[in-house]
Amino acid sequence: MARPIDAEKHEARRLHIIDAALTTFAQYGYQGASTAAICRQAQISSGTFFHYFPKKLDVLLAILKLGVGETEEFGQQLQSLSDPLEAIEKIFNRVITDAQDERVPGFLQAVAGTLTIPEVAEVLSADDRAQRELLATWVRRAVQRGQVRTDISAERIASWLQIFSDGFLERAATDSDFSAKKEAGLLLQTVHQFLAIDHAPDAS
Amino acid sequence: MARPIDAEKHEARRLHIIDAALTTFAQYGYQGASTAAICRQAQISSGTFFHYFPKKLDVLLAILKLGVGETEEFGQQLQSLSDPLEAIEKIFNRVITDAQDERVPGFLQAVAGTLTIPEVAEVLSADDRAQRELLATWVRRAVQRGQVRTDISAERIASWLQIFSDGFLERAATDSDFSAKKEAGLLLQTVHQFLAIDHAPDAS
Amino acid sequence: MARPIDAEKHEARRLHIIDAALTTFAQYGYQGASTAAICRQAQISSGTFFHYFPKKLDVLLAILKLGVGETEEFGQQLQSLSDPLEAIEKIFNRVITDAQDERVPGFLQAVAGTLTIPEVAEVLSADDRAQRELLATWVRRAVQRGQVRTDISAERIASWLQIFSDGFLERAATDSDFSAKKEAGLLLQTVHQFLAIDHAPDAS
Amino acid sequence: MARPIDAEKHEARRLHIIDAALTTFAQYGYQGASTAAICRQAQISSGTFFHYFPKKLDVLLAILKLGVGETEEFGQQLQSLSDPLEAIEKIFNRVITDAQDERVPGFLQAVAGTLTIPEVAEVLSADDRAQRELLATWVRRAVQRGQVRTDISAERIASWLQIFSDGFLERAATDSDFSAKKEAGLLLQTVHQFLAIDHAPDAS
DNA sequence: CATGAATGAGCATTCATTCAT
DNA sequence: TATGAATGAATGCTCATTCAT
Repeated sequence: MARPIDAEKHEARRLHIIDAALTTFAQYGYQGASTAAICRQAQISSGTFFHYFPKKLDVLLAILKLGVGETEEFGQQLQSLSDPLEAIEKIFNRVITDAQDERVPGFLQAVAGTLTIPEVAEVLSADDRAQRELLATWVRRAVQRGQVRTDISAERIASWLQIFSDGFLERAATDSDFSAKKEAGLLLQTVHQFLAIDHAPDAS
Repeated sequence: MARPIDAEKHEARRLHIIDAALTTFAQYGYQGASTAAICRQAQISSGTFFHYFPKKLDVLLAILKLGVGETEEFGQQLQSLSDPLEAIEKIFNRVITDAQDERVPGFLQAVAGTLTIPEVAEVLSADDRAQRELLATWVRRAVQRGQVRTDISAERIASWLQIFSDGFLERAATDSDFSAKKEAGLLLQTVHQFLAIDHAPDAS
Repeated sequence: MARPIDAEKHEARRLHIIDAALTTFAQYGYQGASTAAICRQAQISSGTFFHYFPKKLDVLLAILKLGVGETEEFGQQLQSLSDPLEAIEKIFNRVITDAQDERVPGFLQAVAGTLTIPEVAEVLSADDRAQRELLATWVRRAVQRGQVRTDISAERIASWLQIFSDGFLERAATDSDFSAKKEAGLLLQTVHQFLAIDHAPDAS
Repeated sequence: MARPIDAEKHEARRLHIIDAALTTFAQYGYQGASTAAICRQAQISSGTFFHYFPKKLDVLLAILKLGVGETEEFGQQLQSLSDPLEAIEKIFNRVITDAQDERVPGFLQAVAGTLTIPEVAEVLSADDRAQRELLATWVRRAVQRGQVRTDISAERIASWLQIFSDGFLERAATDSDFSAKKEAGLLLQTVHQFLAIDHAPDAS
């Protein structure tokens, strides 16, 4: 049976459209990107587009879910590590890599404009929670090992690590003079310092 | 002629529309907010709307410029201060206040979706630069007084302070469990720590 | 205030669009008539069309409701009559007039194709019921006067009168050789005969 | 070669699709029934559908022609009868049976919406003429036997018999309270009365 | 012969913007 | 100056039909 090949073809084309959509969204924003523009980018007809994604929103959700999947997979890969601080550093290295990618910042901004759509908000908040939980898991392990501060909860720490990564990504997207590569070291250093044990006990 | 009064009326109505637009943008995003919805919110006719703002984009730009103006004014007010660290703290207190405002997060996300529009990008990057310059100015003064680290340039420090404030605002917008009020102290503490003099000299 | 004039203008234009839609539906059927074709017929822009009728279906419903209203009004006018048989004859004279109208048959066929739309089905079945009730009312009065048969209920008689009128209209629509004018007399005669008292008592 | 078997298979499948189409048209109307819906109903692929019927319209025409064929065959069967009135009664019994069938009313309405299509109009008017001619033939024979009225021509009588049958079918389709079974007797009675000899000679 | 992915013309509908009153 | 009816370009989406496998 040639079914496996067909299914592969289908998936390949699906990913091709997703890729074109990602590019187009990054360039024009979600609403600003017409389905016609995506089709042009993907070199397909409108019929084909809607054959794969019945609604325009569906491509956006597919992209987001792909991201969620990647994050999950990445989280799995980390499980083999023994040193919590190493895991956290790997997580931030991933942030640094993303910040250097051409399309990521543009896409993130495009997505920001769609948070009023319930389905998008749902997926993104789930993703946000998952990322925080991933961080919190490793922070908790680090706490057990006495590697990090204990004056605030692991969950709060995770939240703050998100502040650093989000802020870093946003800066990379906003300020063309900001070099994610050059600032990478300072990001890791800031994270380490935030995690460090010797914090004054008066942080409310 | 009662011109002064007319001008006042005109300005008042203009601000009224801007306010309605801000609310509507925060709720539906820029593209998602139809001019009709803004008119409804402002209780005016479409004719009136376009009398004050020939293009829909013009209201958005007006809002942004208003923000720029406020930032400038705020910067002026700080000039009377003598302690640079106090000025920086005041700047972050403003961030904390913004983060607690209902409409700010929604509007910021709405704006993020419009960065592909050149005019918006221009205004926002100008604003971004102005804010960074404001921070850099006070950091430089703090440097002169020997109050802050000198291993990295004042400009880089300013950039990083923006990372903290942007990340903080974004977290407040994204995570409904995140309390800007409760985390305020930690923000100031993190800023102080980042500014502190005793940093390892190996930050590239 | 020029308001009354405005309202009049509005209503006039509304009717103008309804008229154009009726013509277009009669010619191409409901689904076959594009909104563009209706706009062309009405000499208006698509924007104007949707300003008056948010959905294409709304014009169709408006036409149908207009018909219902006319039927009601017609029923009111009959109330002044004293002779039930005269009223019934007037009702059938109206059928005969409709059957001779150019657009009625075409529109009726167009409508037939839309009965799968719940809203249309609802309006039409309400209209059908109203017409039957109108007939039944007069038949009942005729029964009280001993003018018509009593072997079957007034309601059944009304149903059968509808069979005659529907069949007559359909024939006029279907067969171009059928002259509603020439057959008018035979319709009234058939109706009278159906109503006549001397019917065999074995009609189940 | 197994050609005969293949041809049979082909015809069987053709009829299977026709049946599915009839069901789907009756449910959604002609335009409302997508070819995809017909394929689903018939459990075939779109490719197969268009292999048998190059155009969607072709299935509709096939159904109609099938109906015409059945009518012709039915007409042939009647030829063996000797009593014209019996033949006419058989014709109306067929109408009564149709009126009780689930799908007939729905399909008739579906068809009504397609009369603007020339090819459909042609087939249907041919069918209509054939049915009238069938009736007229038997009426003429009845006239020769002195069984029916002669004040109006056999052709006019046939037309009126169509009015009764069409009206009856339409009522069955329109009014869910109308029982074709219960009203069957009254239909035959009405027909007989219409055919009866003792009509006033003034019917123009 | 059977399949279903691909196509693209066509359609209903939205919405920023204009302009007569 | 304020209004809101009118405009029409632009868009998301449907669906009959084709054709390579």
